[in-house]
Amino acid sequence: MTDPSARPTRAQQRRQTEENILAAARQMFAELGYDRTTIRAVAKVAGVDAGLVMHYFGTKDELFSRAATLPADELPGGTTEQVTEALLASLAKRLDGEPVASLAVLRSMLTNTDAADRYRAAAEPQLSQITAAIPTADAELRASLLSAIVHGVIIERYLLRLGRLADASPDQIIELLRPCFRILATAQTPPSTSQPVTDG
Amino acid sequence: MTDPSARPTRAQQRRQTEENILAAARQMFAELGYDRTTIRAVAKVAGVDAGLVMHYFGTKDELFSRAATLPADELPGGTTEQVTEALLASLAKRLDGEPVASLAVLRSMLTNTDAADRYRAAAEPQLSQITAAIPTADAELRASLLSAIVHGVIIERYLLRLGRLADASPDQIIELLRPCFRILATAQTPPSTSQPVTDG
DNA sequence: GTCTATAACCCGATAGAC
DNA sequence: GTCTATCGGGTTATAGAC
Repeated sequence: MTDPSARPTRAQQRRQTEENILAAARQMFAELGYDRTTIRAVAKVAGVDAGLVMHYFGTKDELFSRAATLPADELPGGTTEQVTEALLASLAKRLDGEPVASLAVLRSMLTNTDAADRYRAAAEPQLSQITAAIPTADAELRASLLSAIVHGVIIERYLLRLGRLADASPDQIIELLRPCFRILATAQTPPSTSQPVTDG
Repeated sequence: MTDPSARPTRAQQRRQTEENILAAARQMFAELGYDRTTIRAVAKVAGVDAGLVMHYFGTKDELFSRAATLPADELPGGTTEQVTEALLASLAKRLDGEPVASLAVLRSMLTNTDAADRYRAAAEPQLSQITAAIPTADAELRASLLSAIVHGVIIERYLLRLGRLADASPDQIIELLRPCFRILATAQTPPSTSQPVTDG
């Protein structure tokens, strides 16, 4: 082999170029969503020609597919308590340092069916795990609510930038959410049974 | 006057046509989002010519603006308890039969800045009211979380159709959410330190 | 491997005939 | 008031030169 640091092989260079394109694509999909990011713009950001992007990925869908692959952030099974904490930890991780691939899918999923499918595919095993850890008959619905809360928080923090959610510390958010998650996951009745509040 | 039912005036007919166009636009914006709905398609659904849509509304943005006007769903101020219940009631209302204009904004807000602004404008007064009703120092963040939960639930129910959230009854969802909302709004410490869960 | 040129097809918006 | 034709722009994708 010749000196690998001075003269990268063709395969290495190709890999590097491909990675540059994917990074640029992830960034743009996350910022603009599927429809508004164009191959041309991605190519420009990556510093290559638009034709080359097509040459590597064939189609825009394929590029999105490769760029927006989610790292199946899986929860370990276990007790209700453990799963709840794992879910909170997973959220905390996503709350500091924007997960750009995740944002790409999130921003695209409302307009691109492929992104929606991808998101569903990534979310469903998590959903099952959470469901399995909840001991009530309506476990599925409770798990869905937990999922909805997680995604609602992420969307409002990163995509919509509404209220104080945009700049609050992850820890602060997690601490406020923990009791909610516990109640949803363990089906305990809240301490305020004395007040059913039928009145408006 | 001539018989009004048999021969509508010019103004009436114009109003009717305009309403048809707006209904078609609302429907398509809700289903496809801003980018993917085209003037041409709206015109076809409304049964008119594309040029006519331009003639009436001038620009696509203006059409969206007219179609996606939100009915400022306001909360009455009051005690923490009252505001919490009002927020739940507001959510319940949106959970059976979500108005199509609201869905149009929701689906468009991640790609169209105008939709995002519109949404923020509709959400912010609500946010302030909730904030005002929460007695803690981190009231703003708590209010933001409540808002995030509401929108997360709606997005997953109507736009993403994930899990059981899509077909659950509004009442069931509200009942599960009530304890969460109370904890977030009243800052009570959860009873979890002694682990009251029946089983692990 | 890289890039230029262009095909083929959409779009929003405009101008003008009837 | 309604529609046809078209302009000027964008896009993905393809074909081919270097």
